[in-house]
Amino acid sequence: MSRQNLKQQIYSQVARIGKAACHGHRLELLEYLAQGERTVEALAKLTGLSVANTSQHLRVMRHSGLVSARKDGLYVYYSLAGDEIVRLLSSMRRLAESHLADVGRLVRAYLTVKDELEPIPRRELLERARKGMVTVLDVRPPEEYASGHVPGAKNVPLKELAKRLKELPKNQEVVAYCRGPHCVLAFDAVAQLREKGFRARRMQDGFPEWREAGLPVEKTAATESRSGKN
Amino acid sequence: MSRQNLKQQIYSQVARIGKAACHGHRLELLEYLAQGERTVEALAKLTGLSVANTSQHLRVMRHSGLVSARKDGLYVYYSLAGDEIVRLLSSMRRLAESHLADVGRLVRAYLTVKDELEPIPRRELLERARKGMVTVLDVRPPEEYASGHVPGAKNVPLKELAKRLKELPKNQEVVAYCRGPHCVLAFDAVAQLREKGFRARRMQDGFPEWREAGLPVEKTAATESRSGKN
DNA sequence: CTAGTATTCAAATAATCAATTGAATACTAG
DNA sequence: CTAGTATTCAATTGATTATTTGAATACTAG
Repeated sequence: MSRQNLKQQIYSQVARIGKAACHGHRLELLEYLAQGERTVEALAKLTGLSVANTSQHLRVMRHSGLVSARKDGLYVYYSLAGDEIVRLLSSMRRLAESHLADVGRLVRAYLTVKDELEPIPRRELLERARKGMVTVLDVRPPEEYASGHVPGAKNVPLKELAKRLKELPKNQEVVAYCRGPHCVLAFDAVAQLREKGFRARRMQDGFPEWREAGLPVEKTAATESRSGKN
Repeated sequence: MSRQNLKQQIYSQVARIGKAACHGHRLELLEYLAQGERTVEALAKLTGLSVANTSQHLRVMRHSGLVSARKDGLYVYYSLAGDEIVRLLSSMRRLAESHLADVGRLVRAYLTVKDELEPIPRRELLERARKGMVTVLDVRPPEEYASGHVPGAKNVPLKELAKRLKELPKNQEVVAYCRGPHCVLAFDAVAQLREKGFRARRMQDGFPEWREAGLPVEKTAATESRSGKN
């Protein structure tokens, strides 16, 4: 085997990693998988893709080794194949944010003021939450909350937020988080809350990054991990 | 703009970063750019692509913000748009190595024994080089050496290695490096040297990573940075 | 100005990839 | 076993992307 061939083979192998992450839908899937394992159907529903299409995308990512699958009964549960992948995704996001002017603008599209919307760093949040100084708000769907959340966080899915405002304190800061730096759930929540006169901020990044950082995670005990439909 | 639209727009923007790195040729170009700025023609020659094709690939990476260009006289000099990109590339390589069994195998295809070929960490090399305990060998072409190298490193391009063996000490360890963890130059050099009875090892990764790690870099004074052909 | 060079562009073709469809597989429950 | 469900596969279509070609642009040197 010639040196030139070897080189090209290596590059195209490494490019397979890139290929797994060069499509919007696949990125979205990866982001959901960063939160825990999911079935094909669940992922299809979350992303709005057809089941077959979802399956195809998962297939290519599986061949690139980014995603692993385990079959249990009727369902195939997919998950990320390692923590390194979360780091790759963060790296891509950071690059996108700094190099593509559009992204930052899009992310802030909903928000009026930027000043007070600076996210609160994870460590700082952890300390202040321990002292009972803030209310931590998890705005993801209950299943995601159940499979792991920031200790002491209250789960109010975004959809229910409007109805459940009275459960939240007006005299204390509320810190919302969701799936990651580009997940719009927390942005929305903060926007809604601020509109209603609450003192609200976002947490830095989201839950996958929190777990990745090695910070404590709380789980709801009897997780119904094989719920039929969500 | 709906929430769903916003989300998809963000994902597809981030995917643009992935797209810049999901093609073998582009990865190769990025790797060369990690060593310093290059003209289109130089890159085309290095990669074996046509000039037009190289230009096209550079164009898409430029639009993704990974690569920047500066025109000086007749030439356009391309370079990486930031250090974060070196990190992204490392991340991809690490993933490829751990998740794609093929890559590790390919990289080691030339090598007989693995044991004594463990690379020497950068920090360790720096210390031992300062004490004069090792000979550091840069096996890249002279132009790359000139634009920056490990302090005290001796430049012997791989092609000339066989002829210039007498310049190297037999009683001292020789540590070779080249462009990065998957660059085969250093592998080849080590294999050749060991065959001739030298004590040779590779340095961890390569020069771009050395610089990225913030370690000292030496430059040849009067760099002829606008050399016509290389 | 002209000749020469580096790069880019535009258009065309070749190659690859995404998404859909309908059938096939693999499993569970009865 | 049969009926039902989740997932995958194979084949097709449509869309995007890679590469080549030849011409256009932008610059330098004389």
